Amino acid sequence: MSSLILAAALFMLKLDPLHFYKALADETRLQSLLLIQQEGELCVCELTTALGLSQPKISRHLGQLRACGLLQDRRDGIWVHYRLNPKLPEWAGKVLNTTQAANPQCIKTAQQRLRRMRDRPARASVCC
Amino acid sequence: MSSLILAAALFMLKLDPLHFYKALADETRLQSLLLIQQEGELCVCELTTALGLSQPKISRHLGQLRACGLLQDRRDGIWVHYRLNPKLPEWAGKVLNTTQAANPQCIKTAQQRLRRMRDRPARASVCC
DNA sequence: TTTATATATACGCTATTCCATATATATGGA
DNA sequence: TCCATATATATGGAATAGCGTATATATAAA
Repeated sequence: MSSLILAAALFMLKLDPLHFYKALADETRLQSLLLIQQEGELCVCELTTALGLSQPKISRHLGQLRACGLLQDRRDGIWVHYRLNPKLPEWAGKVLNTTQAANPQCIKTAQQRLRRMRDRPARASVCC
Repeated sequence: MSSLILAAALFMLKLDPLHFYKALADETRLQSLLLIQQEGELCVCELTTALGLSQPKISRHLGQLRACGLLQDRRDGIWVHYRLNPKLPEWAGKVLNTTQAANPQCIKTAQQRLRRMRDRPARASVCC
């Protein structure tokens, strides 16, 4: 039983470096990924506010990131929350971490906007 | 104090993550970078053979990588050798290393072709 | 100088990517 | 049911990127 769960949890996403870097090669997607990585989980409206971009634009790029396996989505009522796919290969997560650690300015403004944002959807239910 | 900042500016390439990942988001460029990273230095004809691509195609992509600061070139007679820019930020080198370590299959075939290649330009002079 | 080899670039075309706008879908509340 | 909010998608056009071919440039040797 626990070995099955362990096996499922350890099953990794097959991720070709080329497609991974194509996913990172767009400002909207790169900032979204770094921001989601830092915040743990964000919904479309939070990213729209944080990055100052239109809702369809954000949604389209998040859809791409989900399609290639980098993100996972979770619907909670009217909100759809995105987080990093837990099956993301270790090397890919390492690349994101390294990038963010050395380039905090990439999402600095977005993080500030996020903190100032009002009426953010509650996310406490995730923990329970 | 300011001299330290100046020194850092002189020895470190300013590299925006977005442009870095755009450079990696092409199969020819990604393989060239990983191969050059592994081999230390390669000339255009070696990359042409190793990757099985046309000379203008290789040359064009190497030119882009040099233009954005990822590669450095060195002419030795009729050959032009490319290597990673020593001023490459640490995080970028780390990303390349992580990628290659976890995905050796990316350049496996190219490395084999390289080892079988005849009449490769001598590179001993570099060391002396 | 002529020839040969290695590399770089220019040109025209194709393919891909990104976007704004409009619209569709999903959910929850009145 | 109707309405409001959040999100997703479809469409057509604009911008970008990549390619093959041909040609230009650089170097070395005959």
